[in-house]
Amino acid sequence: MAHRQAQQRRPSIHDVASRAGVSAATVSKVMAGVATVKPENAQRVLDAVEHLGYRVDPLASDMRRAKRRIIGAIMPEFESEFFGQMVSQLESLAEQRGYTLVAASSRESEAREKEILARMHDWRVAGVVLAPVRNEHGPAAAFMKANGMTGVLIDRVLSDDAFDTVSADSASASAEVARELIGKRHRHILVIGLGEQAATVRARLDGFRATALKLAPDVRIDVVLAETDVEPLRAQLRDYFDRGEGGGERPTAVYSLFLKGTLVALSEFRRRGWHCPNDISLVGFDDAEWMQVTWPAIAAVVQPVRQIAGHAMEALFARIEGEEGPPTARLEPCKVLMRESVGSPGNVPHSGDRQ
Amino acid sequence: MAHRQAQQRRPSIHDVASRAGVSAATVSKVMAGVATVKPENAQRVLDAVEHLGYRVDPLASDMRRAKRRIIGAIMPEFESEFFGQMVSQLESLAEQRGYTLVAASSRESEAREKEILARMHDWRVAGVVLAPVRNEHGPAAAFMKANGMTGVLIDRVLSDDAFDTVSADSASASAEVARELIGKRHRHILVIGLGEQAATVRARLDGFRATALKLAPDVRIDVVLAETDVEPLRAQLRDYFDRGEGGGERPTAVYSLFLKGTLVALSEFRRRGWHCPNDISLVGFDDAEWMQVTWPAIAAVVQPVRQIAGHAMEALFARIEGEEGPPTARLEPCKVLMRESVGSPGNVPHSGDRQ
DNA sequence: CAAAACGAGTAAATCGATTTTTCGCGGTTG
DNA sequence: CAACCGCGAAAAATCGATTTACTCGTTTTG
Repeated sequence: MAHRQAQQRRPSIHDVASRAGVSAATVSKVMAGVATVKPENAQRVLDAVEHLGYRVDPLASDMRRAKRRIIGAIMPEFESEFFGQMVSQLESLAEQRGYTLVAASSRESEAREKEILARMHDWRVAGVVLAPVRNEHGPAAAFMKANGMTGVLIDRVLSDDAFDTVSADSASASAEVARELIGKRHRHILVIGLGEQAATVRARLDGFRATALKLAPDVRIDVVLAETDVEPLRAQLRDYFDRGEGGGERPTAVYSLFLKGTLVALSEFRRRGWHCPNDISLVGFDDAEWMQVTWPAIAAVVQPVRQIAGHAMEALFARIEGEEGPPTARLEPCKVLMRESVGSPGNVPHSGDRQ
Repeated sequence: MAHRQAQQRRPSIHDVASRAGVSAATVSKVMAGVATVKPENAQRVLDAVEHLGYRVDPLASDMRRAKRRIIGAIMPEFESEFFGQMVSQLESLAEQRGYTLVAASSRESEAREKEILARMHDWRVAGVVLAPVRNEHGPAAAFMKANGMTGVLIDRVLSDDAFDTVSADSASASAEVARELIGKRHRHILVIGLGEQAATVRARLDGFRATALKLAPDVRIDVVLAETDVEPLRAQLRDYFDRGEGGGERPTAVYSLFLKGTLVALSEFRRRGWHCPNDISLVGFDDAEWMQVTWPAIAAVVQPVRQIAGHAMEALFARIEGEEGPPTARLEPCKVLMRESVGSPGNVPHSGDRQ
């Protein structure tokens, strides 16, 4: 038919063996770089490999070993810069060690998270990098534990008694944000966040509050938190500002603990005609490329994606290679970029106060 | 040791078989839902499966078939909303059909693209969704052709003689942008873009130019294009504005053909203190979540990610299941969201003209 | 000089399924 | 009554590698 040479079967190790006049076992050894092969035979094998265009079938190759050279990665979503970069990093690190990364998105659902994990267990992955939807106590981590899987937890975790964890040092970064805001004389600050149950949210909130109160005991910190979804948060925030939150007063700064919260805050400011930093200041956890090109540029906490990915993979491969010992909990330092969205209150009269 | 019940081997099909008192072949049939099994035996197998917690090993299961139930996806990057959503969609569609999606990022490199493809060929994937870095004529598509792989090309492609293609209808969307800008009395428009070689860039440029010239033959359209990298584009754009581009005149609107171009344009506007839409209007191809919360909200062409992913998978699975016939080339309609960054020129005196 | 050690290679078992082939058996049929 | 069918199940082959166990020379050693 129309197919010329394309369709025929790929050469297997036996094809190479017979062409080189040796056994399949010898070919396998040559491919694995084992030294105990006569140079002459090795050359014949190499020639045959070259001529036939032979490449090892990773799936067949993995069949016989208990742990396959596959790493699973489970992220809450793929749409944000943070997790996009994370997957990209993890992929390249896995690849460097000859592993294939299979990434899946739990779409912010713990049920899906567990399903995916079960599927990865079916695949007999060598290890899993799990960025849990909420925290280290979800059903997914329990499943991993129950089935003796090796894995690392990242991002929305603090520490665990079974797995190594790697995440951004939320508390310290939040403390620095507090120092900056207090230093700029903010004394009424609203903190908003998504994912009440996320391990990191509490760390960020507590880190912020502790430092703020230490530096300025008279500071007023309001908190608006919503569980998983953005829309409730938007509604709560709107309500908060509508109420004037305690007699005409309005916070002079907002600290958002999550990227989506920053977007919600911005859109609420828009709706009310408030401008940063004159009417209100804004800092968000999680940086994004666009934040430096808008006017004003949005201040943000930059998470060290490369470090998190790097240390996660390091820990994971150490465990895969059999390292024992109690699980470690790593916190990677963040960078706080104070951009134009943060100013000092009272420098300029509020605009947009009417409406 | 410390390991309780976790470590022991997973049950295999033989474990189930012996517990149910049947052969492995029978178990396989029950799992596959084949009807020719005595109900009583089927029940015994099901019980054993239940009791042992048996699950089919997809890797072993795929061993014997020529095409494995794996779909490969190759994207230029994972960091942007567009490709993030794309991967997410593709994953969920593959999963629905019982396939596993293995996604890889070519990081905007054609060389890597081909390497990844070779690796996917090693895995004997059933099909590939390739979003090429440049266009359908790259080495990756050639590799697929040469090796008789089945696949679909998406995004930066128009049509191909070997593979089905699915992409956004860049030309029509650009035509609509042209209608909008001309309608708002813009007569000097700058078009900027990245990836001169990308199939879609030409379509977007031509679609825009043709319609603009038809509606207003006197319109002046300047073009600043750069190859792969953002920085050269930034430099070229800066240079373009510095030169005043032909005697003090400055375009009244900028149309960016790519997301990164929109960011570059915005940052250049910032640098010069120009504000949208008073000083200059801006429309970008590719929407992003942040574009509606900034002030001004950025006008953008929204690509139909779900449709592209959906039709790509549809076409791919049709081919996997053996559908013959000439390759199809699909163009999915976009939506153009005209936001505040676009206005009419001359309504308001330019600000920031000094400097 | 016989025995042990070693080097290089192969045949066969293995991984965990699927698929093809074969088999046994009760029931028809010529 | 022997040949034939058809069904359900088991046995065996298969997929493409890796790994173990074993063989056959050759070399070292006691």
